[in-house]
Amino acid sequence: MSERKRRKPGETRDKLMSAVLTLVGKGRHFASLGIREVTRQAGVVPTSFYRHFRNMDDLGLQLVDELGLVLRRMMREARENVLQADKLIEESVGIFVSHAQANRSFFLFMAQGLAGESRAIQDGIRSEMRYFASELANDLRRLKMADHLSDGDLDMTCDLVVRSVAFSLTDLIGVSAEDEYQVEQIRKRTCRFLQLIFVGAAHWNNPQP
Amino acid sequence: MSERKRRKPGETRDKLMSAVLTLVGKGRHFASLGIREVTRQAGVVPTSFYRHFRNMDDLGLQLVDELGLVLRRMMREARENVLQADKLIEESVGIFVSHAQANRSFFLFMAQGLAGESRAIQDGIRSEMRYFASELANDLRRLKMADHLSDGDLDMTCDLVVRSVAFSLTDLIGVSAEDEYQVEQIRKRTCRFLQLIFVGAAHWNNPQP
DNA sequence: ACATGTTGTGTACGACTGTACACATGGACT
DNA sequence: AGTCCATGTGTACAGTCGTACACAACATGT
Repeated sequence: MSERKRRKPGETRDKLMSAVLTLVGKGRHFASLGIREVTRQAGVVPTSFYRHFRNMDDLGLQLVDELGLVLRRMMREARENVLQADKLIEESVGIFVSHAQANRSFFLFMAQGLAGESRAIQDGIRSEMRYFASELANDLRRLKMADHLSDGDLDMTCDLVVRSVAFSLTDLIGVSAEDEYQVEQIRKRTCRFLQLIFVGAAHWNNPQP
Repeated sequence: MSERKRRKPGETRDKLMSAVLTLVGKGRHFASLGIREVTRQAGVVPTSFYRHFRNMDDLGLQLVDELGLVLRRMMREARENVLQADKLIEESVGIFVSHAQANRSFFLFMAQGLAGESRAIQDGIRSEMRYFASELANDLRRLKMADHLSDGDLDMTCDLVVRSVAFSLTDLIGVSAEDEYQVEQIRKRTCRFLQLIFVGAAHWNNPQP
């Protein structure tokens, strides 16, 4: 058999996944979506769904995989653009926020999934976050920015950083994407959170003369 | 008209709210619950629902109010038990975790609501968290534990503390309530997060000689 | 004692749900 | 060429959904 899939490979499949993201972007919760509703949004007949997914959770899991790609793209861009260490936090948070805006539905789905009803999706998203945190730790190690921290302490710090940024997602949910002022407030606050955390990390274990 | 409600006041109402919590406790997501399902769980006929709530969101909002009471009870207990400042974090986190276990469904509902599909419920929960953070700031001020911080910086710190603790909820969701070891791990990690934040706050704005 | 308002029940209906099945299409293989 | 198989469609059905309506029970104010 061949490598290429036939026809337009996964055309309907993509339509279905996009349909879910569209609905989530409109404010719906993933857990409340039904097969018929999704296929209707995708402009496909309901039975087509089963050609690509066993059920909604299956589709959700494949969305998590795509989410992983989005996160990796974001990480790569961050690594390319963060040149000077003093603006590291501002740059990174800026990139995060702009990615969250550009892929709003994706990140909404991520925020929903963390406390969603499918255990598998929860685990998938948590796993993505752990990977993200460990990559961040590697970067900081490579930049020699945390030499005084043990591996475990650095991991914890990065975990906290990722969590804080992820929590900002629930803030971004609350404001319309066009409300520049509110978005800017969230951006600034997230920066301050990270600064506070890094000040803590800098003084960790050697609490001042 | 009288003060007392008639009969067993709000008997069915309570049964309906408990039913939602029961279903959420079983792993269901609030957004995926229907009126019929809830009334079935409560052992009531579907139409009874409308005697007490206009729709599911209305019920959710009233659950948020009750959640506020739970949080206040927890805060009071924390204030009574936290006597010595050096064990402050451990004590507080311990009380939080034990409350989260005792009212598992309530806190599950809270975690779900943060990224749920009802905007009103989102706002309600966020408002509870803000209140919680401001109370925490007041306590720290009263204990003279953050005199070097401006009001704004103290508020930010407490905001970050509350967020970090709230995020631990999504960890607690993932483990069965009986898995003592995992729960203990989460408790310890949350403590370390808070310690890191407080170290950061202690060195905030006077970054070492 | 009576009228009133609140709470719970039973029935009913139209819309929507998930999914099973038979069938059409067309590219990829021998 | 013929065959296979992944993909998409149409129809169908039993179950569930939200909710409207009429009625029963009963605590209350007069």
